[in-house]
Amino acid sequence: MAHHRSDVLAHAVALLDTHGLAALTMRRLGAELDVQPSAIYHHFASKQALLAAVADEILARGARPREAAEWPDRLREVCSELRLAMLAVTDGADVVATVWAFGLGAAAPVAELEKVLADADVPAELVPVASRALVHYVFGHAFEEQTARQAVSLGAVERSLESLPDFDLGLDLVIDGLRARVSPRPGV
Amino acid sequence: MAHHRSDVLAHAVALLDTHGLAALTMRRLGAELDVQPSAIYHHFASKQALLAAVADEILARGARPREAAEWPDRLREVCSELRLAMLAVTDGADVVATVWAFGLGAAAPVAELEKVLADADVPAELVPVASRALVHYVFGHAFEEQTARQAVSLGAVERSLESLPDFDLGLDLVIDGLRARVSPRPGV
DNA sequence: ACCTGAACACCGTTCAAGT
DNA sequence: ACCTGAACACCGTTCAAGT
Repeated sequence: MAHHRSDVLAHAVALLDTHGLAALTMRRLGAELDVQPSAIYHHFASKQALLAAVADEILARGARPREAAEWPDRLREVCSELRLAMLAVTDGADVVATVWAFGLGAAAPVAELEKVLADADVPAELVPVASRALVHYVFGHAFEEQTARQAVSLGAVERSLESLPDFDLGLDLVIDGLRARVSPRPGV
Repeated sequence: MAHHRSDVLAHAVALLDTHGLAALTMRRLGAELDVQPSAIYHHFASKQALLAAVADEILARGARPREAAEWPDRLREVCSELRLAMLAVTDGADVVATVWAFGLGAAAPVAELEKVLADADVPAELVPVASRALVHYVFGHAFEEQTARQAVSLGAVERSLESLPDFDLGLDLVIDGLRARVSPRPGV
């Protein structure tokens, strides 16, 4: 009785983490809060809005300090934080990527990537393309990794967790493509 | 009366294209075929299996000839075909990306990318990473582009279709990253 | 081989009404 | 401000039984 928006959100993230996205249901969340499903609509306009808040909460929980000075390392920091934040919660990559795709949230990391790219000498017309290429890579890789891990932990698949493609390897691929467009010659 | 699997699949793709993924429902598809929803389970084990078949059909319809001789252009061909195939059907990118994420289908384009990469002199340990980076980029970009286009055509948003990031620009970013690992010096 | 009919166990969302 | 109760309009899936 007398829940706040933050209570509902915290319970939603907990429900997601313990039972997965399929269990994150308005009705089940209501039951978890000892409340009718319709009561949740007093705090969130729709399930999509709830999921957007959950995604932002996942990203906020994964916040880590920025230390690098050079832009390639800063890109690596932001992408790594994004990846680890999503992996830290069951189905986190699914939720964040879905919310982002629908344009409802998860905008903070993309904005940060764009800022790092703009601070470097990346040509202005390349900034949105590059930040999206990075984000799509991180989302896609994290989603696949998380799906594979969870399939293994469920015993559905016994093999091939070792053969997951290395995250940093692919990231460097994109970063090197960028580097070529920032300083064609080293030391300039 | 007496539908074949291919009839059901064709109707499913038609339903998807005309009314979108949300309308692609076992019950609605049954109505379209003048059949009970349960009848569909005689042709497809589950909705996931149906969606996997739909995804493969979308990709098969988008098949185009291969003409390029150099590997970077071959990569561009495969990625472009993949993108256009998904964009050709309403919510096509959503369906293909989802099916791929669940490991149920859409494996053909990735296999083809890996083959092109292996035929080039890309180091073996980079092939899976690179093909995934490419695929994630194509899926992410196509999904965003399609979502934006459909939002515009629905009148939900009036602006900013022009500001979509250019597909080839981002693709070249990844390809250039690859090129640096294949031939460090031009002409070798 | 292909389908019906009926049921099971769910969904998101709305809305008048209560405290 | 926060919630109830009840309804509306749906879902995917199973399964015995029919032709």
